[in-house]
Amino acid sequence: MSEEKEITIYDIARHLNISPTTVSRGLKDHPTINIKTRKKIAEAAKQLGYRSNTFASSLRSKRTQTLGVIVPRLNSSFMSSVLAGMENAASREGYNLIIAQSLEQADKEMENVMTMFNKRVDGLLVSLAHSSDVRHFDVFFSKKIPVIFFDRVAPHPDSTSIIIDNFTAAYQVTRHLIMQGHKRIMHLGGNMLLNVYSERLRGYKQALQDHKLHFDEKLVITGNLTEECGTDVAKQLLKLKPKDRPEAVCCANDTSAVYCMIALKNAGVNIPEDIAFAGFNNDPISRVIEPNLTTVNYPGYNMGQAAVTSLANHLNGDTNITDTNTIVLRSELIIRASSGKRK
Amino acid sequence: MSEEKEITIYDIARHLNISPTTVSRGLKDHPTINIKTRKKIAEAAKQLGYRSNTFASSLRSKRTQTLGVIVPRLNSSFMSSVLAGMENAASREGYNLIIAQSLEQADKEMENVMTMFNKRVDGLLVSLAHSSDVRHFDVFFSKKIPVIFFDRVAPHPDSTSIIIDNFTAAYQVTRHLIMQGHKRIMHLGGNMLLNVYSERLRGYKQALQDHKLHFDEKLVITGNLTEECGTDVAKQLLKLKPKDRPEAVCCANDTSAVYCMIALKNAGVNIPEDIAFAGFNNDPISRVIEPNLTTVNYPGYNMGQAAVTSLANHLNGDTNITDTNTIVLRSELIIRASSGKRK
DNA sequence: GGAAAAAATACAATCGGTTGTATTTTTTAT
DNA sequence: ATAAAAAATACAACCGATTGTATTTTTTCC
Repeated sequence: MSEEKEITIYDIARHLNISPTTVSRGLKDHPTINIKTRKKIAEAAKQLGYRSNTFASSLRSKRTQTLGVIVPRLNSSFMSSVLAGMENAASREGYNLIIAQSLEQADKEMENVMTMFNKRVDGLLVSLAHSSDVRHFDVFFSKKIPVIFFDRVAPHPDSTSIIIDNFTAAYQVTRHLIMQGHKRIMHLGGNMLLNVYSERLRGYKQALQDHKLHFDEKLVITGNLTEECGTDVAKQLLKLKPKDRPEAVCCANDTSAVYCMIALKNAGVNIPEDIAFAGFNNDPISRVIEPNLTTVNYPGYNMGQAAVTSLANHLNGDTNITDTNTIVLRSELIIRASSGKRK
Repeated sequence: MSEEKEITIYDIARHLNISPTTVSRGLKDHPTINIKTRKKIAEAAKQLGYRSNTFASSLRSKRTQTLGVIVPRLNSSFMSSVLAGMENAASREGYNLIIAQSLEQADKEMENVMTMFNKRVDGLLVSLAHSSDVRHFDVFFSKKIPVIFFDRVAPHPDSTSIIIDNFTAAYQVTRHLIMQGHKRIMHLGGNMLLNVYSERLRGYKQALQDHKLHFDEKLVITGNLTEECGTDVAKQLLKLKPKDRPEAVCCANDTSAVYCMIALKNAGVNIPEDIAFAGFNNDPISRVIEPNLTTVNYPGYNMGQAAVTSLANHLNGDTNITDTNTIVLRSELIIRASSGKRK
């Protein structure tokens, strides 16, 4: 092979006997450069095997064409859809993604924020570890680097949030269960400091209230919504006498719902005849469990795309994101067998 | 807020009345700089709110502390585990990840390769779209930038592959099915140009041969292993008279196995009594389907960690990866109900 | 105490594009 | 044909850290 030394715009300039400035501008189709010259430059660049040096470029232009992504966990079905959507939009818009996970830990998140800051990302996309405190993003805000929160968001005057209407979604789920004839409905929720879970609880409550059903605090359980969490809840339910058990369980995600169902089924409980179930997310497992799980379709891929697209538009100056407070994506209730009528 | 202008090493130098060189070396604990001076520099840096400019640094040092990752698809359970493992190791080793997906398309992969190349990643981690041709990685090889293939790999003298022993794993699955009394065993495989699927087919064949079972070409189906693919195979099986159906199906992933099972169950076929099943990957859905799916545990998280760790060690000069041809991770057969004995 | 060795610091070039402004070339209008 | 306007190109400073070498300061040792 040849290709030992890197080709720079200076090499191209010398080769064509023009100035590096013209080459630089020519390569990015600057209008003041004659079309013919641009063509010559492009050809020479290809012929010599030129590749642009993004550092030199970023050093001067102060833009990196890179977006930072910080998420609680990478390995969930939902998050992988989000990332796929993000990657798709980013690649279309000419951006790269740097991805890091906070593992739900605030200090890890803070560290990630600083790394992204030092890497000079052009913008940041975040699903929060804890939404209570977002002061560690101030380094971004004070430098006017745009930050978009998605899914797990926190209100902040300088950032945009991309969410679904968790309140309404949970309201619809609960109302559906009520319509099916269930009265004592349990809510299995997550960390109530996170908007997604507190909103879902609120929707649940509101639905009960609107249908004149008593809200019983004992019927609200919060957990980490993992597989174990679902199994534990099942154990608790099994401890109760059948008649004391809730008639339906409205879970804040599919994982906990599914593993709770599995444990109950193994103990001989019939779903939905003895206890009905509903979940959240439309995870693949919701269509494998028997009976199939009623759930809320959570458009992860679209959310990822929307987040990146908004950010890119803002960075390109097409729209100003600071005017946009919140983008709410459409979600929908998917009714399946698990929420069937009571026997 | 204050923080309008960026602080550089020149500002620190001026502030302490020393040279920028000393600041630069001091900041990275260069041994020729007096300990006391280093301390002073660190303090001044903190006080002034200095953040290093990675471009300026990379421009000169020609290292980016960034690794490129190219995968066929981001949104699969397996890949999200891999990424989680990669992110974990990368963050530990002080590297960032730039992630892109090829969507199984060779041209998209080529494009990604060039982007990564231009972004000057220090190394590349790739699971291939098609393993037939890897010439588009030559830009990396000729510049001696390390490339690691994982999962979907292609042999190349200048790169390391990280895989599991697909041959043996498939052999064990097939042998297990044989031991359970199944004789006519179907193999549902993927694109045979990819090492993972061709090796699995090979393992299947070898197991048949070692147990004196006839290999029937008609019992090998290849598809894209998606949900639809599984459903389609079920339809084909249902067209056959029950006695003509295979006694077991050995699938190259869990998704196709599970959706095939679902379709058969809906048609009244009993699993495993009428047809037994085995999959590959240990996807979450394999533990939700009833009966639970016998499968091969595919250590995605470990694979991701191993890939990044090897690459980082190589880049740090701790080990030389070019000596390592292949790293084989342990996988294991997980026996569940779907592969039960024949009635 | 002074020369030699070692340690610490400084100089200055460099990495490769970008960009405001100046200069040259070409086109337009009179 | 020539002045004015427009288009195209070139100059030169700059972005901020790194690094080989030179210089200064400190330490060591006879």
